[in-house]
Amino acid sequence: MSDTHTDVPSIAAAALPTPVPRAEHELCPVSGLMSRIGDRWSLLVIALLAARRYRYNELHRSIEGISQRMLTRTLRALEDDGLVDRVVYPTVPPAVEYGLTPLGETLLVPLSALADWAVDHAGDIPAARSDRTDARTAGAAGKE
Amino acid sequence: MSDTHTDVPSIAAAALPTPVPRAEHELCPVSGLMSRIGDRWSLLVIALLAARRYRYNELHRSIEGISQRMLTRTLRALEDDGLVDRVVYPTVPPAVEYGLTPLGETLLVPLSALADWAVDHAGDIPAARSDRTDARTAGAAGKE
DNA sequence: CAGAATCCTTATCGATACTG
DNA sequence: CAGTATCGATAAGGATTCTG
Repeated sequence: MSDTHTDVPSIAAAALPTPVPRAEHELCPVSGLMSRIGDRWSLLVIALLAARRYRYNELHRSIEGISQRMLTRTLRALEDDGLVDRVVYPTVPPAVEYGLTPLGETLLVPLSALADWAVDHAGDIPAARSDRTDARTAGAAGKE
Repeated sequence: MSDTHTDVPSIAAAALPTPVPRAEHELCPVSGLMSRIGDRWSLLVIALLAARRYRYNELHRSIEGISQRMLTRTLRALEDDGLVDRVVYPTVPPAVEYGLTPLGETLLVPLSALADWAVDHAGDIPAARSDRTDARTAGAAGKE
């Protein structure tokens, strides 16, 4: 069950058909997910909602620099994806509450794994940037 | 060590300071990573390189619809992040080989977790899209 | 309070042509 | 072969104004 000894990640074992057709990667659920939560705000919104439920303006105040437009769009997109739910209390003035759906909660697990990796290797990435030896030239006849 | 019984994902346990300052999420390694590999092509390139090393035009042919410009930019970005390495063989005509770095290999693990989630719930997301009941109204006086 | 609508600036991307 | 350079189209994002 624990496959820690088999470190062949599924993504490597997938063996994509080459050439990968347009439709293949345009409709790919993985790419789709990454495009959605890979934007500027989604991940942050998810991270906040991971802790508790928020009201609209509360989120707005909690994320420095986000515009109303983008907050609304981000929330709508996440809602459309079924990751976030939206509850309207018909009071005056209206109150709207946002939170993660059960589906959204399950996403937290793999997302946390990625987050942990990013934090773990946060130092490696800038290091690699500076380390840019640019076009390292190998022995000419060395290849296969 | 193994926190499989504690299903509180690290992202939820993080408890962000609110308001989250601009610098906080702009320099956040997690958001940074997501922005980088969350674009249209990076993930696909990584997935291909996860299986084996590729030459430039080989990648170009393998990804239907990618332009030279974007392939180059994507590879450069991944290289700058230390995820991909580039080896130039000074032959004529020149041959350039791309592959994952050790760091890139380690990324495959959390990335695969996310990919597995995406594939698992690929059905749920379109389902939730259609299920859009829009602004579900709850009992008015129900809240805190 | 929670947004929708509008405008406008900027970043992104693809196609094409050219080069060592 | 493996790119770079340039250009135009498009999309993303922010600021502002207005509304139920």
